[in-house]
Amino acid sequence: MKKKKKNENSSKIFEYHDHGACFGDAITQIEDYFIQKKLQLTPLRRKVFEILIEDHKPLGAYDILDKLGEAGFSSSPPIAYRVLDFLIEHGFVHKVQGLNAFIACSNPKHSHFPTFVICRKCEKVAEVSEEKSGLNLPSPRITNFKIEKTTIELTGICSTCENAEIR
Amino acid sequence: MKKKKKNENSSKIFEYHDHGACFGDAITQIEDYFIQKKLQLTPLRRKVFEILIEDHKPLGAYDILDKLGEAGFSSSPPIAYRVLDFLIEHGFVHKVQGLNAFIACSNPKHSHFPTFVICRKCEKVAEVSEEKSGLNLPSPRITNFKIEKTTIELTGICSTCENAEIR
DNA sequence: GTTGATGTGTTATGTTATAACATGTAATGA
DNA sequence: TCATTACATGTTATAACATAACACATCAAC
Repeated sequence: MKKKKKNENSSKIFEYHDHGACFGDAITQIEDYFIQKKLQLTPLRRKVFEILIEDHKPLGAYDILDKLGEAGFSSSPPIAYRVLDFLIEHGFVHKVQGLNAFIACSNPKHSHFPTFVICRKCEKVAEVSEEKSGLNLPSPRITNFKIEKTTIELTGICSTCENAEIR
Repeated sequence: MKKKKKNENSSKIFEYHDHGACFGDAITQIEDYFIQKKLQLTPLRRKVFEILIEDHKPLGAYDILDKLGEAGFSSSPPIAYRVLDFLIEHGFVHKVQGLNAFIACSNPKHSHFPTFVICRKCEKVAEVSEEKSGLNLPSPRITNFKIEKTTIELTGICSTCENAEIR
């Protein structure tokens, strides 16, 4: 998981974490959650989540379907979409609208209103939890409206790519 | 279809404006902008913008294509997408990602980083400029990243619909 | 009058997502 | 025990959204 680190002079939001630990934690978290909520963490659901958490970057539904196929599961579209919807509903997966892609949640315990920061060049995506993004919700100025879901995506260029860029 | 009604005691962000004036202002604004930037406000571009500003709600690309067809323009997909891209680039149209739809900008002079508030029930969409949304950008906490574009969409239920809802 | 920039037209195809219906399995309880 | 229900998955077909690639026209500039 995200280890709070002393701030360096480098790109904080894209910095690396201990992915082995992240993977294990995530599996444990989802198992616990499913038990607690009496939900079925079926082989298919588990596999979809593992696919997403494995390299921890956004994948299209059809990419996921391909990987499901390779793993011996059915790979017709509804299979993926149904499971993704289910995992999204329970906060373990987010959809990145700007990429029509899906990504494992970095911290299902906390990030109900995550912000995604997307580099248009290297296509890295960072999930920033609401406490850290400075984009706090709900806004005091939006009244008479109950926010149920947010899509907050910041697209641009990370400093690494910007330094490399000519154009 | 959805019939727009006079505002009652409801939701501030969805409140009505003088749409006749809005329409005229918008056309004037786009004309001025195009002259100033030496761009061509061709019949096709003007028509697409008029279609969008006419009822001022999000329309899918294929809805726009249908209306173009009715108006005697070509209605093959690239026609719409090209013009929409162009208008988006110049800030007169936004894409609402959550609906795969396009909407005329409420205020091209100011809203470079707009927030959209979307009622999932009545499907009304309000554009809130960054000054008013409380979601000010760029965040002081996101460093080493240059934000070029934002997608901020708040989906939920407006008070009018909530009051009417059972479930 | 050729060149290059721009705008539109057209065909074909690619990509993303859902509807509708069928099957399997396990728990519930009459 | 057997119907009922709830849930998960499988399958076919199609809908909805978007772009690639190429053709043609106009017009200003050289």
